[in-house]
Amino acid sequence: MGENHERIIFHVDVNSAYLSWTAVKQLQYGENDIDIRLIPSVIGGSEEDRHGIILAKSIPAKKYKIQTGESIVDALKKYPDLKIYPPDYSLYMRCSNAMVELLKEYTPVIQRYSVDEVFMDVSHFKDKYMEKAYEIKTRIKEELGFAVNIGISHNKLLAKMASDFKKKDSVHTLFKDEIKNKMWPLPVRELFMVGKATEAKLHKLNINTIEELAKYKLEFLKPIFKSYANVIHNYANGIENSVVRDSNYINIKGIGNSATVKKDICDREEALKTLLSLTETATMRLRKNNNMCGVIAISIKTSGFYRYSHQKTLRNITDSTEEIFHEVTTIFDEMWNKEPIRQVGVRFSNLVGNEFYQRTFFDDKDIDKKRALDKTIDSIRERFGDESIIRSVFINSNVNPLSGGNGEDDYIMMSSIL
DNA sequence: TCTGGGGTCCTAGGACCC
DNA sequence: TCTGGGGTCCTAGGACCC
Repeated sequence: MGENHERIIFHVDVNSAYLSWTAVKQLQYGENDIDIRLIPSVIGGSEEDRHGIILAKSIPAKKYKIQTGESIVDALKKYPDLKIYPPDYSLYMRCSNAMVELLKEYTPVIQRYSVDEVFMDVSHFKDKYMEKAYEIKTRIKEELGFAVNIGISHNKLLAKMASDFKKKDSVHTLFKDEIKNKMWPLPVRELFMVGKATEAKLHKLNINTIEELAKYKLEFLKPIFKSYANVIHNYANGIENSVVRDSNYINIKGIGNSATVKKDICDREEALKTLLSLTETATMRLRKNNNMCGVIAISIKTSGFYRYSHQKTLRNITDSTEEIFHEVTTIFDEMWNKEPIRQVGVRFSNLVGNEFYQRTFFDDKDIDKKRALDKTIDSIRERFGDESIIRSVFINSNVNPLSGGNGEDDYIMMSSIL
């Protein structure tokens, strides 16, 4: 660990990713004669489906204080002529993949942190890191058509903070000796892991900048922030030493699906249909991942935006759609307070590999049958499309038989931890 | 037509065991 | 008939990230 300070880490961050990628496609296919990156524009969900939030904004839109995550209605109040375009997730995945392929030419040590963020350990660049960074940035722009920021430092945290600096389409460094000038003057909210709630608590202590947090006595933070005190205090001082993890070897901790419904759900049957469709896609992903789960959780968001959740630890791990849905039904019946439902979700956790199970229970007739059925259905859907086999309850029903991402070409993402 | 969806981790409190 | 303490597992909720 002693030579950690000699690492060179890049954090590559696509500028306004969704918006840039949509812009590139529009220009390529002549769908739009203007470049939406140059006008006040956003990528936003469909208001009709109650997904009406801003997912990405152009730099001109930012000038009108339009923020990611706010409702489209609110954004339009700030700038009524705002142009709104729908997201195209499969396009985004292809753009992300193309970028990663390009980056792999420079190092195999790559961690996909999200669809538009990548960490690279490029210690082997030695003192040539600057020219390499410019080369990468230029190539992405010329070959793929979009702009990125590259943050450079000796650890992931500082590299990430650097790529976040104001100037876009740029290479930024943030080495230890630059912390004081480049990072400490920033509002404390800009520090990675300081969100809304933590910011409010820090303000109460009269901590407003990252520098003030860095210099605050750790002992005084501990009673308020518990173990979190160490994390944010270290981060404020630029201390962080996690390795760039090859995304292929990160094991996922949970798999889930949730969906906001077009109209509030008020009856049990409809809620269960929605839960079944979410369960179908999530269990398919579970099996595709060769996992079984030990815990099943359901979450509900009411029309009044109140959220609650219940979970259950299973006696036996499983990956069977039928078994899991049976538990889902039980949990739902135990928890639902009859309030209209805006969003429901299922999540499976305590994942374990299925190799052991396959060996041990191969001769249990009942389990064997269920697993064989799931396997057959999965492979039919794989070959003939997801809609080729659907459950009869969905016929003549307006509930989508398979909702949520079905894991096609998905990749592992670890948000909120480096 | 106001507020998406997919993750991870931490904490507090209760149950249960020794 | 007074009333310990530690460990582990489980649950619900909250905080953070993109």
